[in-house]
Amino acid sequence: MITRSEENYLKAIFSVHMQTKKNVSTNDIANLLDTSPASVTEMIKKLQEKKLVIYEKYNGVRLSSKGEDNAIKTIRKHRLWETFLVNKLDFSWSEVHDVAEQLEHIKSNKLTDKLDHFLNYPKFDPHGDPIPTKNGVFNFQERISIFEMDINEEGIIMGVSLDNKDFLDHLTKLKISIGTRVRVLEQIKFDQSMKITYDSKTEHISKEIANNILIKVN
Amino acid sequence: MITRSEENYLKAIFSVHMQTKKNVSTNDIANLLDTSPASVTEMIKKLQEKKLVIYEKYNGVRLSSKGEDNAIKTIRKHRLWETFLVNKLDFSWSEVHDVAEQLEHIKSNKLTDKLDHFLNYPKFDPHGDPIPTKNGVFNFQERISIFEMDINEEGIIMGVSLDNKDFLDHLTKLKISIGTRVRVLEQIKFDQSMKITYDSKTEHISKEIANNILIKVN
DNA sequence: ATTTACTTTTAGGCATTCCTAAAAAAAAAA
DNA sequence: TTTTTTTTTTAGGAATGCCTAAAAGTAAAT
Repeated sequence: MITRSEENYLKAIFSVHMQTKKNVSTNDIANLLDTSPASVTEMIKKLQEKKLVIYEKYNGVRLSSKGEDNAIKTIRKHRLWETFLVNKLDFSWSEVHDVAEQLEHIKSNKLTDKLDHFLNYPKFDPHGDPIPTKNGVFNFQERISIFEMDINEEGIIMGVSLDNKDFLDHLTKLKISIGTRVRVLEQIKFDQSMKITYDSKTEHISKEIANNILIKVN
Repeated sequence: MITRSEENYLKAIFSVHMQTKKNVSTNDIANLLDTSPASVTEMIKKLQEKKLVIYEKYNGVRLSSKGEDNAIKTIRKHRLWETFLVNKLDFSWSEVHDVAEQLEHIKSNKLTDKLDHFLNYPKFDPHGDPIPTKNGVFNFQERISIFEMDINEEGIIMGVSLDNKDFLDHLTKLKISIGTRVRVLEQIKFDQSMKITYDSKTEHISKEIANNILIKVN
């Protein structure tokens, strides 16, 4: 039996490894999970005994195949629940995170698969992140941030890279959502903010905003 | 913050009190929750400190108003989730219990209320038990078991009084479900089993079965 | 190359929730 | 009413998952 806490550690390790492609450091995990490094070391040892991670003192951890399977399952559940909350229960995308953090730990393969079916096997969640299939396969879609786009380049918004309520609420106010077609008009040299156009209107967005909105590449 | 374990104790106390209408004994709770009486005493003390129960040594517990509110909320969530699992995800009524036991502890009033709305404010769950409203009001429906019916009396099945997989699976096999109209043909004196008719067929059911199927009274 | 800074681990504690065994109290039986 | 049985509580302990402070190890800077 894998506990809720263990699942959170596995998810954190998976997520950091995804970005860095290196062994994950104790500190990184502690920061992400908002715990002390000491607690992380302790938990890593427990995960190692359960063969969920590969670990060498002072050298970071990585997930074993078993640990990765579990992390992907948790991510699958999280994203399916987020999809359910937004598509069926009419939550806004800024509200779903905390509830999905709880729902992702419900233990029932049958539930997960029936939910998947009920939602019509969605490939992406409300933030544009891929939902792994039952077999752990991700549908990756190459994406870049608006910040990286060239002047006059056009793209369709496919997701965000920050799951923060204030950020998402701001996007909602701007009526920016997944599927919106945007074009970059101008980049202001002074603060690197950007002028963009979408839905026949023009808006000015900061570097931070531009950095966290992702568009499809191809 | 009320923990998951505390919620289970409150629910257990509520449920025993419902049947006995007396202060609930340490042993009853221990049996229901499958823990030791010692653990129960310990937990009751904690619940008392939190003003969730009223307790006097060697004299059983009862819920405070705060504790009852919480128990009812948990029951509401449990029954809403069971309804969701059966009506939306196509679970059978014998499969939902364990999953609903997990889902009932998800903390989010918004989620509960949106789920309620999504399910169209159901008054009864798949086992025929009333779902309390947001304000804690139950829609009781007076029911008696088939065992208590007279010969030739007719009734509509409204629920069951046993949430056991084997029992429910058996009912499914007999094609007995909520809404089925039954009539009692005969009661066999020897073993108190009963001959009943429904959906233009005749079946023979044991005393135990008859005891746990409930029909509407009026 | 040695000092300084940072990261990681160890050591020792604390809260939660469970346990068993033994003591105390209450209820039932003789 | 006294004895026996049952129930409840207390005492002491274990696993989980967190903490702080101190020690050990690694990396960076002088």
